[in-house]
Amino acid sequence: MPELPEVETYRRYIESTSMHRPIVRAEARHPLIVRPFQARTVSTAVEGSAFVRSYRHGKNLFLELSRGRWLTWHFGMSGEPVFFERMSDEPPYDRFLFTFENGHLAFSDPRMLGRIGVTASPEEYVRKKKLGPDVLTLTKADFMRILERSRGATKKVLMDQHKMAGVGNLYSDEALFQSGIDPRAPVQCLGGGDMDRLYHNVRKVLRRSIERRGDLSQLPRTYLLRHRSRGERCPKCGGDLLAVPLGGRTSYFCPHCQREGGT
DNA sequence: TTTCATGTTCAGCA
DNA sequence: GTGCTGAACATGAA
Repeated sequence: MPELPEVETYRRYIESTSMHRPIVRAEARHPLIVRPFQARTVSTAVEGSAFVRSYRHGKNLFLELSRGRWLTWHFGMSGEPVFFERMSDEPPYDRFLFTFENGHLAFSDPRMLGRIGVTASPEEYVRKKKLGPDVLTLTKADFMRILERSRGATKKVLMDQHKMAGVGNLYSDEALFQSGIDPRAPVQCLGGGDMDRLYHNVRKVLRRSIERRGDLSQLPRTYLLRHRSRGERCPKCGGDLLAVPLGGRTSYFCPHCQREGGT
């Protein structure tokens, strides 16, 4: 489930369940989940510590360890953290398991596209991965500068984690829908008004989803996200939605309400 | 059986 | 360096 709002929701979940508890064991239940680290490297760094602080940058979660260093956590496409007390309640697809004195925190991830690792600091990780600034920290001037320096389809710019971090396939579709911009529109064709609306709508959509704890079913029915499947209709005009491939992902949009060009 | 999926990364090419 | 396409990763659900 993880774009920025989901990861922020996971961060808060971990804050409320798993902080300041001594970690007696940290084990990769599947070796791939810590790649390219060795399972033992991660376990050694984590065991005997406790999570003392959390931080999120884009879709990445960081947990500071009491003995130093930080745990890095990316949720891939299907990962989520699950806190539970008895091992009989262990979730399916448990790929990494933290064991506290009273309770456990599992990384459940069916597709195993997520990763857990360690780093000296979040800044170090962000620098190595060449991530852009977290999208919610951007000022309008920052945002416009990024768009002005980019080329190609607007949606691809929004989703490029090197330019700005946190927006994925679903929320970029939503922000573009609410802004009346075709996802394929060349970013260089956007006018100032387009960029202004886009900036505000990206923030609005992410914030509202965080308020709803990343539960898409709790978003308004006027949102495209609630109708994002083949054969559904535009919540604004009732017309047929279009699904087109863009950058290897499927984009949903309304060809009537979303235009290619400027305002 | 086939297709698709809220993500990232890399190779190959222009 | 920028950008694009396609594939790979690994697995479940429709």
